Amino acid sequence: MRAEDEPMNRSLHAAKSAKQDEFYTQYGDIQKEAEAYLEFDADTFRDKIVYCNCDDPFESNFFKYFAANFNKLGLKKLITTSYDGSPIAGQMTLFPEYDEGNGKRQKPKALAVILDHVKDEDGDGAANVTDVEIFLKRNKAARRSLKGNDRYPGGDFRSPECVAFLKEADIVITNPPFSLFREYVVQLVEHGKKFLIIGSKNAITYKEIFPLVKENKMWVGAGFAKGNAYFSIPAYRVREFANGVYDKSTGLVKFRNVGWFTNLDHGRRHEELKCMSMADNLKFSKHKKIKGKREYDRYDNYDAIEVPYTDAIPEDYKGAMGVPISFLDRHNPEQFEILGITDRDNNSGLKTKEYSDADAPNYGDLNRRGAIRVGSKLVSTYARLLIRHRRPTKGKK
DNA sequence: TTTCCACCGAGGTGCCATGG
DNA sequence: CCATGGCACCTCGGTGGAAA
Repeated sequence: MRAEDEPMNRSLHAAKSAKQDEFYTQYGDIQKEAEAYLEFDADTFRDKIVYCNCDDPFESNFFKYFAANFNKLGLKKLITTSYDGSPIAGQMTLFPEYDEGNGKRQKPKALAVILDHVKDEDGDGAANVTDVEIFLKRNKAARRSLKGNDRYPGGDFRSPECVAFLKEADIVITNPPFSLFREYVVQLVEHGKKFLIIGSKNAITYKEIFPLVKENKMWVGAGFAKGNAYFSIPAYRVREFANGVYDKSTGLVKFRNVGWFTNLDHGRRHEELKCMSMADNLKFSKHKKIKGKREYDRYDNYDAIEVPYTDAIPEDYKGAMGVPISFLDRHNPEQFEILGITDRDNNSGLKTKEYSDADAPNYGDLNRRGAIRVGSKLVSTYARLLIRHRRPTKGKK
């Protein structure tokens, strides 16, 4: 392969095949997300059994956050399960049986850690993480090794032991392996659980995931700051990343289009999204793709207009509009209805035609997505959500 | 006041693995 | 063999502060 032919997504495929799904969520990101729900409902976690699986309690900030805030949140129980055998690299000393006493630690076995209370163990007047540490040292019953079965190793979310924990839980909170995201969500939905998990924003387009979003059974959370997510990786996992993705000084890997998915309610999804009128958009839009045009593009194969930026959504259009999937970051279900997606999903009733090779050589791509006529050519857009105002202000069309 | 440039926000893909 | 699914990333345009 010539250098200039090097596909831009080389590293993407490399990551896919390597299946290195080991990225640790930062404490501050977990805290910030949890607080978005508490702000909306201070009792979001009260009397609840919170289960953090697919996790590593030796490193996990999920465990640290919910253990440290156990009483403040009013938790009933905190369960954490870990996979078998990742080397210990961090500073946690909560599990003394793995501490060899000389600063080195043994390789841990898959483990469940169960906390049903956090109280002042050392008599210093406060109940905090130090007390959790003491409690775990004193109570071996709070830790249970996980054996798995013939099919799944100990700690795997599909193993019988972990499914039993899942059944007991009220809310599942974690950063699951992205490569198993579909399967993971299907399991949560099957068991009817509340959840708060991290995933790729592209998951919105997955055929298992999109129907949940459309039916308002799952939505995006409060999100990471500035649309970027930074996860840490253990030193032994450091590898080649694209330029600017990995920061050696902080040990953080930067991702775009990663977000929280949840079925817990929060305030932002009840905020009105400010829209402009169709005329204003055309007049003032800062967006090159729209500026200078007399009208919004209309898809050649969907009964909808193309709105390439969330900012450019008109308030006075009554029909279906195609918007980027990042629209969900600002979606208010009382304001908008999600009708479908232009990604091989043909259930919206808005698709008006199927192309054949007689129409264009790239008819497969055109049929997959919304197509726009540019001069004599048909061009496909990226996956668009097809939405409609529940109460358009004027109602043209 | 104009130019520059570093940073940041957010919309976007061609290709390969898979399975009927 | 060909139709289909989906990718823990990339690229580029916009912006705002610094420099001149």
